[in-house]
Amino acid sequence: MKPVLAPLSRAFFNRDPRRVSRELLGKILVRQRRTQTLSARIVEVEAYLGAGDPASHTFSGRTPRNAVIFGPPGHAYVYFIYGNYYCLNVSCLPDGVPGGVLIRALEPLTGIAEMARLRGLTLIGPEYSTRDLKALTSGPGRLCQALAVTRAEDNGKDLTDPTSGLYLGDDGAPRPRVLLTPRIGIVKAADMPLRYVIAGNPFVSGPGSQNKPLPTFARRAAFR
DNA sequence: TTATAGATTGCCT
DNA sequence: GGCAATCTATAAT
Repeated sequence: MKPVLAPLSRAFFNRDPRRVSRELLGKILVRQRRTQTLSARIVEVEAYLGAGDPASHTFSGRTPRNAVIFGPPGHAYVYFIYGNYYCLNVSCLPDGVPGGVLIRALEPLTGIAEMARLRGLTLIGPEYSTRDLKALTSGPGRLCQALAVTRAEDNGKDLTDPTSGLYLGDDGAPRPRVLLTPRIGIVKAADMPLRYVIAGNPFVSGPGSQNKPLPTFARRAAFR
């Protein structure tokens, strides 16, 4: 079966996580299920650097859990958090060098009814409100539920391979305007501006106060 | 072997 | 706006 979208290349991910973060905005995450295709546009991500980033899971070295982040670029690092949720990252940089991007929010495109079912919600279609769609994929734990992403099933998957059932593609949408903010939900390095959102997009997570522009000096440091 | 903190969410007041 | 739920990788003992 031919992929609907052109997959992103290995080279795309073989770069600094900050660059990958910025360029991932607007791209499409595709989940191929038995009978249908779930897809959604990436509207919010966070960069996690290796050494030098205390908030990164790789900060204190390689462990069995974070091995994927140390591996080759373009692979899925899925971890379990707070006893309830999974979070999905993409590995960046060459084999042996840590660094990745956490996918934090999506805009649902296709397979919306199935996403709702996976989230345990009932949506009344065929027209969906922005509010309903937000409840599906606005947040790293939510989007993993909506796309049935689990550690057992998806950790280590090659996200440049359309036949893997989970991959990242480009639909040719124009590059969006990008907003930078501090990352969400962390204690260490809480002020580093490494969260990237599509400016003004209604599907990003968090209250509006977390989605305001940073001063230019902070942006210079974060844009690579 | 035991303790602890956590890249979250949803329900409560 | 506050906080409990719930599990596990990793650190500490």
